[in-house]
Amino acid sequence: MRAGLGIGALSKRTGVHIETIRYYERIGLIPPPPRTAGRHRVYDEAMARRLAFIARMRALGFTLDEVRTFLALVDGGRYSCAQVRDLTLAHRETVRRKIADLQALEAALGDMAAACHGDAVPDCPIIDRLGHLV
Amino acid sequence: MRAGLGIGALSKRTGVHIETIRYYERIGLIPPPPRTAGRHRVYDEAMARRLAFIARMRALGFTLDEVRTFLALVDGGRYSCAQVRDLTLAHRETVRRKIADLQALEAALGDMAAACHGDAVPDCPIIDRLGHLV
DNA sequence: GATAGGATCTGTAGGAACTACAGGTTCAAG
DNA sequence: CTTGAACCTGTAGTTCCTACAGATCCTATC
Repeated sequence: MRAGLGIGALSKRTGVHIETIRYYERIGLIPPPPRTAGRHRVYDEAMARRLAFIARMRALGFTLDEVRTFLALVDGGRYSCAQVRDLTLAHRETVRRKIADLQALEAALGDMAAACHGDAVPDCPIIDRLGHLV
Repeated sequence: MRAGLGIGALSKRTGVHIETIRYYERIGLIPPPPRTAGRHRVYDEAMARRLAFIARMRALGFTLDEVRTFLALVDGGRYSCAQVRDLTLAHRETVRRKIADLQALEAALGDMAAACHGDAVPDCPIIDRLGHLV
């Protein structure tokens, strides 16, 4: 494995399991990479970054279909400029809502940790902060 | 269905599918509610809020096991004060990382939308911003 | 070159987290 | 009472991984 990364190295670099990488290739989320004569996959740094991006987006709660739309933005050639603008603004709203929720959660956790300096466990306000209804 | 919510109403209130609510009950994430004589589930407002919280945490990328630990904080009586403190601080770090990633994504999307005012679709920097390796 | 052990292959099966459906019962409005 | 919507239980299917088996490839060491 000379001039690139094998799948195991890629897995370590990105935190994505080997089987998951192969799954992503199978469902078309990442392109099939070049192979050695022995059929081993060879990945480059750009692919490592792409995969790290995918992993992050998943950890942030975006579905694979949502990740696909983000990747389509990156890959280009698919949307007009107006569509890109609409798409990014819509996604941005989703992102802002997630940020707001996480900030509420962080504040609640911080409050709770700060209140926890004696023997009495304080009430945890996270449902008050994040259990509001639609 | 008089003095509470049926499962359909709860589903509408929280955005969680009926089958998902029943699934959550089956796996012990939410307690079984009281029933009518006809076996219909009856939920109260506290349960609606709990479920909305769960839905939000899932949308933010937390696994059900992570949600369980949060709920254990809420339900109390399970951890000492020191454990609560350790747990909330550890969770808070996770939350902060998610916030940072989302803020990077939001900024990238905002930049892209702002750059998209002509015919030429700009390059999308989201992988540059979120594809950094571990 | 031979060997050994780790890395990787393909394909299949299973787990987690839902999601849908079927056949039946309950509920509430007219 | 009737009707149609809401709900029940149980089973099966989908999505997104995750694990495993049997085989091949790769690389380091002798």
